[in-house]
Amino acid sequence: MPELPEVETVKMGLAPAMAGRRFTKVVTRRGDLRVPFPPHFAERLTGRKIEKLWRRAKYLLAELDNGETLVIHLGMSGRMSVYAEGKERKLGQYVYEQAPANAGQGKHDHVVMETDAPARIVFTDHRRFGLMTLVDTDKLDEDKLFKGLGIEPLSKEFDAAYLDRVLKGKRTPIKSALLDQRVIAGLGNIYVCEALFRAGISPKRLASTIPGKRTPALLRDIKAVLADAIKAGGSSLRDYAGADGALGEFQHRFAVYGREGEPCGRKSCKGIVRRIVQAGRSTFYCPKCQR
DNA sequence: ACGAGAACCTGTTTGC
DNA sequence: TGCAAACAGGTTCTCG
Repeated sequence: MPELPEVETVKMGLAPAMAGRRFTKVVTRRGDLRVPFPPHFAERLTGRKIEKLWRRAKYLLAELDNGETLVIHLGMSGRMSVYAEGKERKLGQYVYEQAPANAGQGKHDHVVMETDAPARIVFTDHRRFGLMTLVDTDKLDEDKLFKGLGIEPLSKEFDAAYLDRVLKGKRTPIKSALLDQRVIAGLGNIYVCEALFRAGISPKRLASTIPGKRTPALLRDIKAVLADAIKAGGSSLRDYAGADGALGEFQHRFAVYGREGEPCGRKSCKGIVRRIVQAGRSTFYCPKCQR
């Protein structure tokens, strides 16, 4: 479900309820997610203060005051809901609704966490591709979830030289290369399609044919589409919403994603958006202006 | 070693 | 209307 901009949006929505706060109560309701809960998960969280809330790739990370970091991945369908305890409350820039009596009681509500904000945070994931676990903070980089991850696309280290280098030897289509988290960490199906459209590059083109002249445009458009999406609060498809329940707006600005059969939006281009399948995932593109 | 495809799981939409 | 197939924002394993 969520790609980098959505995870970034969720992080912002969680911050007032989590950053600098302490877990007062944690209840786990079912543990058979992609990664099972670690032993004594709820007990290890309870009473801990969250020193820092941050994001790496599509992972949310809450660094605790005991040397452990809570790691959260939302998979395809994961969602975090934040409620105020007691009555509706404004925390930071967000207004959180009062927690309904049944908040956290749903069939797919897997973890309910309370903090001294005071707030109740519910992790819901009906497909269970997501995960929540604990990792030693000083061993994060060596953990198998993180050690293979590529560069952060919004960092200044992600530049034309890096992009040239990682694409050079790749025999796979550029679409698949950009989806590979070992190359760039955080891009997903939506934003790869949108970035390739902006850059005028065919998703079918082999990655190794990009380095050189076309790299600067692709680099610029990857960064731009992510920045635009974050500014819009991410994309809300199906059930995705920010942590305060607000819907992102970027889905209204998709140029190609989910628009099969519609006219290409680029002015003076008469192309029709096509859908193809690459590596088992839908790709949307304009065959006329993406070459 | 690398890349394509399947598998993981549930819910919703689409097509006959 | 009803049922089955297709599809969904991700990651990881297997196989060639």
